[in-house]
Amino acid sequence: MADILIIEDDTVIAGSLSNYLKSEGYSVRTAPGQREGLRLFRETPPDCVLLDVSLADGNGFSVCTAIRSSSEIPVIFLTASADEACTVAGFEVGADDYISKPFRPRELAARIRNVLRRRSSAPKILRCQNITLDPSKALVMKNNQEVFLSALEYRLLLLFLSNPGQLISRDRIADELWTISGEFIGDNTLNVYMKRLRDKIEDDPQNPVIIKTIRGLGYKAAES
Amino acid sequence: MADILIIEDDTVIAGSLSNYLKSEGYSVRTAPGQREGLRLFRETPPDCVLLDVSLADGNGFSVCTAIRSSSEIPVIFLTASADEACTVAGFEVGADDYISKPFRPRELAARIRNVLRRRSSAPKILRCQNITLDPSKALVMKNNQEVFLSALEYRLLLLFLSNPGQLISRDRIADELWTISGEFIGDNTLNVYMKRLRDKIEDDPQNPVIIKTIRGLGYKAAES
DNA sequence: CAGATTTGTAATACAGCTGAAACAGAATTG
DNA sequence: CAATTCTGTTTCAGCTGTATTACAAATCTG
Repeated sequence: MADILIIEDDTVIAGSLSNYLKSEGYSVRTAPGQREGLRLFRETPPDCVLLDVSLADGNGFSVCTAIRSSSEIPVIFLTASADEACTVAGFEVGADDYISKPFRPRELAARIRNVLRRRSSAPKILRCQNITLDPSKALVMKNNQEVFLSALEYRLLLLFLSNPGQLISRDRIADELWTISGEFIGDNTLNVYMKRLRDKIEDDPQNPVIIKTIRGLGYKAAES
Repeated sequence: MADILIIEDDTVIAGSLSNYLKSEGYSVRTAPGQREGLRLFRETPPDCVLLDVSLADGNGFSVCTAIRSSSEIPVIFLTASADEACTVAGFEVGADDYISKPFRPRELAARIRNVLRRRSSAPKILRCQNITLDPSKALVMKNNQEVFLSALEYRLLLLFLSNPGQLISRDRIADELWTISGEFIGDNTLNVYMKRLRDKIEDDPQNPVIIKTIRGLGYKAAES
């Protein structure tokens, strides 16, 4: 999941923050001061920075300015007091949000999700041989040429490409595709759909490469 | 300067807020409840909404959800207490920020500047084929000729143009357009609206190009 | 309040998807 | 190698999902 950089000189706070965020599934790095913080930032830009206003080797505003000079990565200020001047100054140097100690963990998590949501739009595209499937667009391409699948054919292909190299039993397929409506279907129906799908995505449907039959066990999509 | 809509049922607070923000150079409108607030919002979308959590005719969260269904205009929640549950719930429905009473004026102003800065970086006009939609003006043009859409048609188009190339399921559309009031609508109603919209924006409504049907999955707007 | 517009529902039409039947072929079994 | 089981292939009737039209109720506007 997202990578968060904490720049905070109080090691107790940094540690507890780090633990909490790791428990939420984030990967976390910490730095005790601006020098180290900026070094880590440049080494591998994180997805979000939590920045203490008062650092031992300088204040957080200059760090934020430095980050903003090269990046739009979200910065959330941490401060000991709800001091208004700090808040304003923080926003002036381009902070994305501001939260004062002591932190309410769920609020912090919510604010992090919030700033990350604004930036995140990473489309994951499934690939297998010369086939690609973009779930967010329901778009299937074969050799960069769009392939038009029916809804069931699409869901069938999606099931396989989501589990590359995995054996998938006929029962499992039937469940995933048809249990939606609770109904059960004839036994050969699945064969028919396999053929329909293969006719559209395989170069040689008689000798399938993308989805192979494992007789007696099920089917298996090729890896990558 | 920027236009701010305050939705707040306490007229004293609304009045003082309004005065202060006007003195800062903003143009301000106020609404005492969600119904009037959403009407003003749709009438002329503001640049930012200040939204009281507890309104006489319902809570602010549903208003925020309603706003988010058709717009990315920043929403800042106002609350009497620094209650954490409120804060989290506010962010969950897509709030941009959160501030508790009593307000420190400069902080409020800074937060408003902050959310405005985030959005103003992109003067966004949505385009798709020969259609353009300017959210800030609620203006839709086809071949540089204004097209007059009803509120629902507009929100429907906005939903699609905000997600070009993306598959949008019928369920999602129903949620985004009609869950505002929690009511559920008949199944064909959406079909009817798709037709009405297509009749107004497509050159050949029978063979739609802007918004295509993906049978069994949903609809999809063309990219760019 | 009258007229116009918008909104939701019902009725109908229809393309093409869906599921099953029937048959063919291939792999496995004894 | 025959019998059996599993999978592939073709075909087609019926149905589902979407489009279309028409209309009543609700809402807006002057």
